[in-house]
Amino acid sequence: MEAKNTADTLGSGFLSRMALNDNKAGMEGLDRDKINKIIMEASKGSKFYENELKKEQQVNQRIGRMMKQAAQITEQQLQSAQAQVDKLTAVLERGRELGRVIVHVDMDAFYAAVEMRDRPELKEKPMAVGSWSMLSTSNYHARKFGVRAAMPGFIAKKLCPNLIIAPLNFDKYRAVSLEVREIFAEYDENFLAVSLDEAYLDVTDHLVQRLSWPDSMRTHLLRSAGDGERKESVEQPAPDDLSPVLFEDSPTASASPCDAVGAVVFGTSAEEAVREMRFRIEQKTALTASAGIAPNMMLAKVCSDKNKPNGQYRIPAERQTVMDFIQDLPIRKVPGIGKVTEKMLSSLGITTCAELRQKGALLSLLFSETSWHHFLQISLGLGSTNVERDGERKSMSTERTFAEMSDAEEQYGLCRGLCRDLSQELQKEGLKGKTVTVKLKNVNFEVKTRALTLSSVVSTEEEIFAAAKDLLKAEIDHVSPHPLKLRLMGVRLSGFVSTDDKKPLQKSIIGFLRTGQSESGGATQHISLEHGVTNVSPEKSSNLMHPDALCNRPAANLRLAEQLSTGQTNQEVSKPESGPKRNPESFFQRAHRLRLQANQQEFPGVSDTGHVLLNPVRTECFTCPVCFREQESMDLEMFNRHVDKCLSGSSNAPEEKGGSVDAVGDCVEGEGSWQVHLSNASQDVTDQRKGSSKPHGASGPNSTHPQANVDRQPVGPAAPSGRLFKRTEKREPSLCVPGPSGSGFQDPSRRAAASHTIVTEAHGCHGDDRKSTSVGETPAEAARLDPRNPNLVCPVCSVPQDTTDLVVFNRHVDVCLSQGILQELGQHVTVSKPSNPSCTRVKGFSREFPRSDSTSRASDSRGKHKREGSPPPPAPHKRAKAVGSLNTIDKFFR
DNA sequence: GCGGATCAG
DNA sequence: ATGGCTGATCCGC
Repeated sequence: MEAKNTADTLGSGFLSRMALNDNKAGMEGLDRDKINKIIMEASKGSKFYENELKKEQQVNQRIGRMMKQAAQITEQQLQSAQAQVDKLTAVLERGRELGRVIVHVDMDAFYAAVEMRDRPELKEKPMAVGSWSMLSTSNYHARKFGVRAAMPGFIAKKLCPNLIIAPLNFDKYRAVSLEVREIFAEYDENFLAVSLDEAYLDVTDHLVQRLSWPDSMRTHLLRSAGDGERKESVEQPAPDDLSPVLFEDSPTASASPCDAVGAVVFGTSAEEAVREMRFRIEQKTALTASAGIAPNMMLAKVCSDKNKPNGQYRIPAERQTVMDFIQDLPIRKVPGIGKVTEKMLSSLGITTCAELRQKGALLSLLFSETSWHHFLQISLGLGSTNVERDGERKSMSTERTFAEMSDAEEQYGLCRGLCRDLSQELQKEGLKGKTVTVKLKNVNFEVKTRALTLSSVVSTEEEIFAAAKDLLKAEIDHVSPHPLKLRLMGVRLSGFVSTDDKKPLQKSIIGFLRTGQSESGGATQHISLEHGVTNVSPEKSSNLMHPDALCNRPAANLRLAEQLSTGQTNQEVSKPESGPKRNPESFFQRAHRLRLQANQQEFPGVSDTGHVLLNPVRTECFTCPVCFREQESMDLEMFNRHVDKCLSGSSNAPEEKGGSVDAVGDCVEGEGSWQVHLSNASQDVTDQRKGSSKPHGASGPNSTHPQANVDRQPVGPAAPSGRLFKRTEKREPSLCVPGPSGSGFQDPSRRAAASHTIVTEAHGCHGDDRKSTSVGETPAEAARLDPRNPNLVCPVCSVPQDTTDLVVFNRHVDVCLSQGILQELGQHVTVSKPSNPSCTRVKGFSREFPRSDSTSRASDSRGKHKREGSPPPPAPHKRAKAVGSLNTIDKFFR
């Protein structure tokens, strides 16, 4: 295929990755060439720039390979690919969901706006928030000069010598964010906060209720003029210096009748509701927000950008309107498509969504399945309608940049400090993980990561450092006698047990106590799964415990291909609620329903005012399902920790396992429990060799790999064979550095033995390793629940049950539990709204940069409108695009 | 499981 | 004075 390389659209010879990114709002109509020239002059010659250059060349080579591949595609291949694309298109089209009203709200230049609000002298001046080395955001004055987020302050100063750089005040932003979120909650109590200044809401239900509201409930007071003092209450202060960035089309202006007294009445439409929301935000915080209203998250996000700042845009829920909107939309505007993906697609002649659609067949031949599926969905204007946070966290890390550091001892010291920090944060969340990763960036900005997976979970400073130190040592040894010249070091822990065998129970308890929704498998299944199914690995059994499995859902990763082959449509799988009921109402569902009903009774005014009150200070009261003691004034994390303790038995019997302690200590200290780690000697050599900045070889093995169709569907001729040739593995199990004691195990068999010791020990704790892992119940608990034990004792009423039939027994427990729950309901009605957005966690060293804020519903289980068969989490093309943490693509397409 | 890369905020 | 931090995911080994 021809697909001319449309060169770079960013301008002559500029690094596309360095040049000004005018994607952001406020960048229209400025002198790009001049700005780029300044940026280049300030950058040229720097180590950073050299590295960017190198990276860009790698991207270019990648594009080169892709183009070469494209050139070999035959007409026939293209045709059959087109057929495939058409088929999938039809399926996706059938599953198109237009019934939800999704809103994306984005505060305008958030940090900068807050600073301007609080320091009026900054209002009319170009300013940015951040530091000399990095800016977080800038105000609109500064943007005219090309000053933008993620730009170092010293460069910005060259663009705009008068720029004022204000330091970050995270505490303040968090506080403001909280105020805003209180408003969000009134439109969707389960809103999804993606960062301090951004959120998604599903306002469908709100809009229905809103229809029956009297005007009075849609009326909001304008702040009266007067004292400059800003109050938290909705009324008072001055309208004129209200907002640091007061734009003409502020919600007030376009709102319906605005009587002279200072009250504004809003209508019942989606637009009016959102205008009202923005109005209230501005009244409350003196800051403006922009919003997008659309049938799905992807579109809503794009829309919120459309009339920014201080504007909103809606795409009506009609297929044709959506398609019209999408046509000319530059793909770069789509969340998840970054500069690399943009460049790759651009080289195929694709810059708009219409072109993306048009070249679907080609893309299906050039990109991975997940990638082209993702592209196809974008081009159809599809996205997730499920405003829901992803599951639990998968990793935690801390890293720090510093002045060049070459001294090994100093590096070890720093490493330990990082481990200490990380450990503290881990313990705050009660997390333990198995994989320790060290990240190093040398003074040339080259980044390396080295990981080690242990056989048991760790969380303490010493444990983590034991692994990190050796990873670091391996790198130091590698370049010796030269020193490692570092500018950044980081430590990450992943492989949390939470997702494996510890959390499932926790999760079901949380879900149960909170909403009960996704845990629809019910108590019965719960018990039988945990104790009846013995022949599964911990991993499998944990999968079973996953809500997806319990609900009998095809899970989020149902592949489109399967749908294709079964002819199943999204519609069918995505709305289990509307179809025939798969399961009778489970215990959890029932409990949830009852709780909701109780809720209504206790607060009959709720739906009348439409105001869901946030009670951040409410003390929640849970009953531990293990010890049955009521746990008061704890938050959920604490509660979970308590339950964990109870489950592990350590609550009443502090660990005194005798020998096991020694064994564990030994393994961790002496790395005996580590898996044998392969260090890629050859690769490292390649890395080091690049001293002679030869661009070509730098791309490594990739360039030697005819990586043609390896990961694609069997389309091309090369498909089945996979790689054409295979490098002989030169990797040696470099038996790592000795442990701290200097007596590291060198003998693999001994490692294995040690490792095994751990495992059996762990299992041995529970007497029966078949069921020990996923539940971790106390021996007493295990005995009680063991189906082979004729004397089943109800864990609720403690009365022995005269049956060995688990079904019968479970039914009894259900009854007992629901009685308990009903009593609970009488006392603590609102367990279901536990998330307190205020408890943002702060970690690491000095925090100067925007961080995703994982609070709001990190553990907020939310089951409404589950879409079951939606396409898999979309994905980037081969090693190209990817997804942001909190703003991951799959949110848009699940 | 590892390591490099991309993306988001 | 001089180019960040956190988390997630994908791809190819």
